[in-house]
Amino acid sequence: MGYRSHNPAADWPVVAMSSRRVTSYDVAELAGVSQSAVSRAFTADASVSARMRERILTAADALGYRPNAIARSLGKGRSSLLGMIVNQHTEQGYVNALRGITELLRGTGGGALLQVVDADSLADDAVTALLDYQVEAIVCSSVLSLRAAARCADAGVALCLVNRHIDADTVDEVVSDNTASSAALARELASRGAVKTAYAYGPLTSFVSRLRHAGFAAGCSDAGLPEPFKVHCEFTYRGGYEAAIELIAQHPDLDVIAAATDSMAFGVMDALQSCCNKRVPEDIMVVGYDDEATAGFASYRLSTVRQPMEAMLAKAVELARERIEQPGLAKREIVMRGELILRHSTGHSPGGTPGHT
Amino acid sequence: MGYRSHNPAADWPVVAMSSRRVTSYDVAELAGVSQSAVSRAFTADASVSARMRERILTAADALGYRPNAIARSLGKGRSSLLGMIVNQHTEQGYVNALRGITELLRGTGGGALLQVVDADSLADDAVTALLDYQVEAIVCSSVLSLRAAARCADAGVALCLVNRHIDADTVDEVVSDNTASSAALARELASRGAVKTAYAYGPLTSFVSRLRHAGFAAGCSDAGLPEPFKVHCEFTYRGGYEAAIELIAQHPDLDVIAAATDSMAFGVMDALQSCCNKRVPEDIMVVGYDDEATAGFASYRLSTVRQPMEAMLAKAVELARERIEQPGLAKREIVMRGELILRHSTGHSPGGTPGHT
DNA sequence: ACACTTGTTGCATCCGGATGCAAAGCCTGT
DNA sequence: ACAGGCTTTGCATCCGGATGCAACAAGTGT
Repeated sequence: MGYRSHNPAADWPVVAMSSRRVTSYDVAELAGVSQSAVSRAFTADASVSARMRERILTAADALGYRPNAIARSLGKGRSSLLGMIVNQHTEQGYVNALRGITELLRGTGGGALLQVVDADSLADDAVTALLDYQVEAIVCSSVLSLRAAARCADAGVALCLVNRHIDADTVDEVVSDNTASSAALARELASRGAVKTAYAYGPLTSFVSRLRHAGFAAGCSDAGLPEPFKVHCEFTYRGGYEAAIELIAQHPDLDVIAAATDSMAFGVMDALQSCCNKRVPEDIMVVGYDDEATAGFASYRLSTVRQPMEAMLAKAVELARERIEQPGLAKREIVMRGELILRHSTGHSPGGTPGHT
Repeated sequence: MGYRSHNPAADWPVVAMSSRRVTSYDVAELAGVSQSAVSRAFTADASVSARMRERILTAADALGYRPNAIARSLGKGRSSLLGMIVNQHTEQGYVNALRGITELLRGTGGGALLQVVDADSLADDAVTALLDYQVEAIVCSSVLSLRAAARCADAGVALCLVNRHIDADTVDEVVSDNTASSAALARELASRGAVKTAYAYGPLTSFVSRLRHAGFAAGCSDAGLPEPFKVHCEFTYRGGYEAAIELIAQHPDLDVIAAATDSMAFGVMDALQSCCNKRVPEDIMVVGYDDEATAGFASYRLSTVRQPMEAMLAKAVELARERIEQPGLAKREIVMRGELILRHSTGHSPGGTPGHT
């Protein structure tokens, strides 16, 4: 029967081995109070006198007691667990951002139940797994079916998407200002003299690609430039590499290739240099989106847009929490301002040791 | 009181809104059986006839019932939750590997509770948070105190480190063969004519750096090369960049700079090219370790070592599970074979489109 | 000093399944 | 048809805290 050994003394040689977990009853006994008092001592704003709480806490850590979060969840009917669904091929920035989130949750005695799914296959199974654990909310950066969203709503579980979209009014969304930032990039390029531009769009189905492309096109139009040529390709280095070759073959005199993500932009830059005999930024400029770590490396110095990932995730958690309190809330779509990072790939001055900004 | 609304009809306008979660009792009633039967129908190898199970399952999904994993955990005394502690600045490969793990756990009705901690600050708080949720095991790729390890052991929670080390015999460890692979790199470099080598070691305290450096030095010695010069620096692009400048200033005629991680190696390469006027690989060769995505990009084509991350994590989970069954097990230190990836930075032929291998 | 409000504490019960045990059902052999 | 053995099912209870309610203590006003 697992860790609770059959024969009390047989298979664990020496040492007092606490054998049974310490429960609130043990603490209650030691402190000479009732179990409910112990429970209250560990609950934030419960009705306990300071004296009693102190006495209990003393007894508790004499025994090394910590409340069992599972039991607590059962009793409360809520788990203080946050479900998190992330895409396999998500940017590195995501993981860094998760540090902030898990720390935040840890502070409030909660945790994050993680599900990593492969690039945009439906995350429905992940949702099911999370609902089984009675998570209070789900933050998701993957594509989801309407059915899955409905199941969350039914279960009273708040759902918030990050950089994704779904036509369901029970689901909040947080996105970076993909459109505005991309437009700003386009205008910046125009101000540097660009005229003929092309856009390496990701897969047709990608939500962020659509926004970013639309923004870029709008920016071009603002600046009086012709509409950018568009090419679809995979969301990868490889995709960018091949897209660049194709684009240059068709339009040898392009001034700019913009890519929907940094990874694609790296592929574009490398293809331009090693296959197309073009120098960046002298012959052609390149921009990306995401500001991955590699974008700051001296070999690329890629101009791009940095999304406030940590703030976006924190906002998602906040929205989810609000929705837990008020399930009737109307859908909210929060747009968070990104930051243009202008580097050498658009002819901006290097400034300082690379790898920093 | 949260989602279970006070007044049954007031604040939720239309729709049947299941209001109360469906429990095994509801299913039992509909199917005309006892609650225990329902419980058994949802337990893998329980004593239920096929007919009854089917009848129950039918009733269950008529109601949209799914067992409450929290309640189940409480009853069983085990949560089927895996704790996972990862470092903030971990390689991207890690996240990809997590996909496999979360999928695996999902299959067995479990989940992964995630804690992301900042680079190697003690992960003790994370351990506490995980223990509160009665995780069955913890897989950790961060530094841990002996006290934390002891607390896991006391709680009967299996602990397994990945690419880290701790002097505790209740803790299993999985590492890639850092030493052997680094030695192989050194020999490969020697066979390419290298003689004067240098090693960019990470922080003094880093476990993997120690192994990798030791292996590299051993490889040099095997091949009859002098001992590599050693320099300490941060575990970052920046660290590698500065280390390279320093090394070249002191030893302008180096044949090789090896770095403990790919990120550092990227910094090294860029510094060599943009500050030291050295060509890679003609004037000097560079190797890294980890095979991050960027290593395959045309601008770097870095020779490196690929760790079988997914397999390592899977192994860690396996070890942990074994230890759950037999808490008395002796410490195990599993070394998993890595793969040398030889690219242009050591003068190997490019071959194929970049960004692939 | 007394009626009353506010603040503490314990008791009993609940959360939603899991499970030991005994009762009941079924099959086999004779 | 009946004893013996195995399987299926239900009952009661447990897991470890949370919480409504009543009892009780302390503090207030007159």
